[in-house]
Amino acid sequence: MSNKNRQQALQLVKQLCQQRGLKLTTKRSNILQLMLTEKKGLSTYDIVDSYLAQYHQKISPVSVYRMLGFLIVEKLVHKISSNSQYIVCSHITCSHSHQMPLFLICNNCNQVEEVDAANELPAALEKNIVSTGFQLQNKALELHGICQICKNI
Amino acid sequence: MSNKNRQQALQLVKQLCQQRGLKLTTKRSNILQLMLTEKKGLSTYDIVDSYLAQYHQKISPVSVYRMLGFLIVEKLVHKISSNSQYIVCSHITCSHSHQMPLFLICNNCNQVEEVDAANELPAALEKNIVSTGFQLQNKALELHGICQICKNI
DNA sequence: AATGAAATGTTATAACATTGCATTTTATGC
DNA sequence: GCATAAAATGCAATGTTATAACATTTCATT
Ligand SMILES: [Zn+2]
Ligand SMILES: [Zn+2]
Ligand SMILES: [Zn+2]
Ligand SMILES: [Zn+2]
Repeated sequence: MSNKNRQQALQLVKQLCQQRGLKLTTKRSNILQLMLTEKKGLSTYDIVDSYLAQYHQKISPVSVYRMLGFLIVEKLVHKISSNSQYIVCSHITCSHSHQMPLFLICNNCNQVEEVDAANELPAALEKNIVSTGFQLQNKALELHGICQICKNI
Repeated sequence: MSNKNRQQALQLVKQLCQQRGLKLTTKRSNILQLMLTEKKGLSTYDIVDSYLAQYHQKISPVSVYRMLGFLIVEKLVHKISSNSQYIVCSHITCSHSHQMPLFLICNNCNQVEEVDAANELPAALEKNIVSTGFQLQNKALELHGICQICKNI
C-alpha cells in the first residue's frame, strides 16, 4: 500500500476507533502501520522483529498477540490460520462489510490477496454442505497456491 | 468406523503398500488403526497419549510426526492445518481419488467430516480467482462450524 | 491527588514442529 | 549364513506459535 493510502487508512481507523470508543494507542497504531506496508502475511514474531527494526523499540510477543487480538476483534486484521500469519483486512479503507472473503495465499512469496466471493460461490458451497446438517461459522476460505507474480518468474 | 470396517481398511492399506513397495510397519499400522477409531481430528500429541493408552508403549512425538508424514505422502491421512490436527482420509477404503475435498470441522466436538466438492463448486471457485492470475495448488477447503450432532444438543 | 480500569510488561509454560545424530531393523547381494 | 547398505526408529536439542498468571504503567474520572 502506498504511503498516501496508508496515511488515509490510518486516518479512517482513527475515526472508526473514536466512533466505537476504542483507544488506538501508539503501539497498536505502529503495528497496524507496519502491517499496512506489507502485502505479505506476517507471523507474530515477524512483527516483533519488524517492530524493533522500524521503531527501534523492543516489544514482547505477548503484547503483539494482544494487539493483534484487538485489531482482529475490530475486524481490521485477519488471521490466516493455515499458516499462523496475520494480514490487514483489504476493506480497511472502506465501509464494505465481508460476506465471504477468499484469501489467496502464495506458497512462494507469502503474499496474501483478499478478494470477495462473488456470484454463485457462496450458494454453491452451501449447497454442498446442506445435506450434512453442518452449520458454517467461519466463512473465510484460505486458498493456497502461486500468485501471478511468482508464476511468471 | 466399525471394527469390521477398520479391519477391512487395514487390509486394503496393506495391499496398497505392498503394491507400492512400502513398509506398513507395526507402529505405522498401530497409528493408522488408532486414527481409524476416531472421527475426531487428533493432534500429534493426542496420538502420543492415545498410543500409550492403547498399546501400553511409549512413542515419541518425533516418531509420530514421521509416521504421519509417511501416511500423508501416501494420501492415507490428511492434515487439517487450521487446527494442526490429523484425520484418516475418508477414501481410505476405496480407490476413489480426490478432486476437491471439503473438511467440515466442528468447532465444538472436533469431529471432521470429509466430503467431496460436487456440482458447480469447483468451477465457481475457479471463476472467482481466475481474474487474479492466482494458480490454486492445494484444493482442500477447511470449513469451520458446528456439526449436526452438536447443533441439536 | 486518589481511584479504578485498560493497556502493557514480564515470566513462565503449553502446544506444535523440525533438525541432527545414534541405534535398531530390514532388505539385499555375496 | 553373513556383510553391507538402506530404511525406520530412538533420542536430545531446539525452534516456532500461543496462552496463562501476575506485576506495573498509563490515563481518564472524580
Ligand atoms: Zn477482510
Ligand atoms: Zn508469490
Ligand atoms: Zn481424503
Ligand atoms: Zn460437533
